[in-house]
Amino acid sequence: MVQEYSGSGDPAKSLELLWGIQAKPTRGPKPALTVGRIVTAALRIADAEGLAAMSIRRVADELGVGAMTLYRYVPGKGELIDVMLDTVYRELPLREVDGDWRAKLDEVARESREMYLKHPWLLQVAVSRPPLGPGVMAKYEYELSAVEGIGLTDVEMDAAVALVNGYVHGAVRSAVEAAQVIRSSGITDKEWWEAHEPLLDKIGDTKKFPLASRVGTTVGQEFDAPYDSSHAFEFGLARVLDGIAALLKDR
Amino acid sequence: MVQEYSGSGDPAKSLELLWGIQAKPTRGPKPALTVGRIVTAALRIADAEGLAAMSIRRVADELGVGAMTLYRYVPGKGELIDVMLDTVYRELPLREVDGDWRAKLDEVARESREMYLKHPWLLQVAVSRPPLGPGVMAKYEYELSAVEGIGLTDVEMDAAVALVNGYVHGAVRSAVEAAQVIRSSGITDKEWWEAHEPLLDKIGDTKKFPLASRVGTTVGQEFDAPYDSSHAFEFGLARVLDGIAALLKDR
DNA sequence: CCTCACTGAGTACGCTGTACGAAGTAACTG
DNA sequence: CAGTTACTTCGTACAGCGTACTCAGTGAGG
Repeated sequence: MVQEYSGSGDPAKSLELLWGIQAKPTRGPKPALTVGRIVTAALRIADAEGLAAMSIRRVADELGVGAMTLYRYVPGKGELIDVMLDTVYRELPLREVDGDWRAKLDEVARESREMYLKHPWLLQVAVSRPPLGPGVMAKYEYELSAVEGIGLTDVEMDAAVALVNGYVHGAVRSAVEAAQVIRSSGITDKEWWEAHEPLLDKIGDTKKFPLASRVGTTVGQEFDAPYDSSHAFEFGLARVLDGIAALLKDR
Repeated sequence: MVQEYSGSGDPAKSLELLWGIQAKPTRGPKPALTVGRIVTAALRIADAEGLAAMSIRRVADELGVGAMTLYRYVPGKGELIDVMLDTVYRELPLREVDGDWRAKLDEVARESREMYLKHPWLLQVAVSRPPLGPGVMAKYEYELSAVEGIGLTDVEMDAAVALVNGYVHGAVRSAVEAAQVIRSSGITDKEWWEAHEPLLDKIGDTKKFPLASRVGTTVGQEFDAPYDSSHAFEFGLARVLDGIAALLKDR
């Protein structure tokens, strides 16, 4: 399936939605729903069953209303995802950390990681032009504050933050998807490699691709061992932060 | 939309498909198609119109056959994407670079970037358990060869390669998506920010989120300027490689 | 009380992946 | 040679999707 695009609708409508600026109607019957209730239901489904299960009809069922009713509150599915995303962002702790930029960026990465683990469907949402809701803005502000005043230009600050975010996104995605594949197929990585070793051998795997088969086997075994998956995360994060540190040292 | 998952079908069937191991039938009419022709057509559609446009019916139309005909050659859409992916990987130059690990990893990143720019739909394919076709294996082997023998453990080698790949994936995705949004909406980042400045001001943007609005504005202007988009890529890549360099230095 | 903005939701359209089964083709067997 | 049988193509169908359109019912303002 293709990625779900956030912000595919009218940006102005999205912003109104995100900031809760809606001219309240005076006439007519009281609305039975609120955007908040819809978002809560949608989040519950997405958290539990993934983004694919979160269809408009499904959310409507959950709320005991007709499918088309949701369109009275939300312009479309894209905008609903926008609000879901901003809502999740708004619930981040954004803890203030005493220490240097490195300690702060570390916390930024850690909070993002927790968020993705809690809401794995976020990994499937493409945030090209992020919905500038209060949650997204607050998160961005928090991230930038970690690298403010350490000698980077504005563009570099954005790039550094993007670098960390990109790393976390990629790292968590690998881990989550590996876990999901194991859960859905009931086959661990090791078992999978072992099952296909005969075929791969016949192809000439170990001869043509000596490094790939050596490293692949090692990594596969490592991953299946009762293994603290945050090890790999820490390793990569340290490298990313080292890279930023090296840049600062040059100045 | 949700991400398209590769390799959702029977792994054994996928492998047979990827390596072209198919027991040829003797009886019955000659097949009108080949897997190769199907993949070529699918790639043409995906490259030109994105992964969302690449439906089974669309590919079948392109080939002038009924939709269900494709299922005689390919178990399902997931496996088709597997083969598409491996095919693209197989076309990578994988240039041998004279120089140290850094020069080699640089080339690895550059080739990946070119690949993503040429086949943007790859950014939407989730490669959790990569289809171990010849292309994927060759690429992995090539990547590992860049960091072989420089003092990393097998697991670290894999992590280093994953780090670079993850960075490239994230960086190119941001750039491509930004460009796609501009093309589809006809609005540049700058125009978008300017259009919503009044609303954001009313909300108290600049007061509540001083860093975000300052940096956001700067970055927006920078991006719209006739700007070599590889600048940002180079910056981030340099940071990633610096990080790996720092690890090697500690040893 | 009437008006009319507003809400809820049934129906329908075009799209998706793919299971099933019927019909046609060509090579092997008797 | 005919008969069998493996194999191909593909029309039909099903369950699901997002959402446009339409219309009946509601309830506050004039």
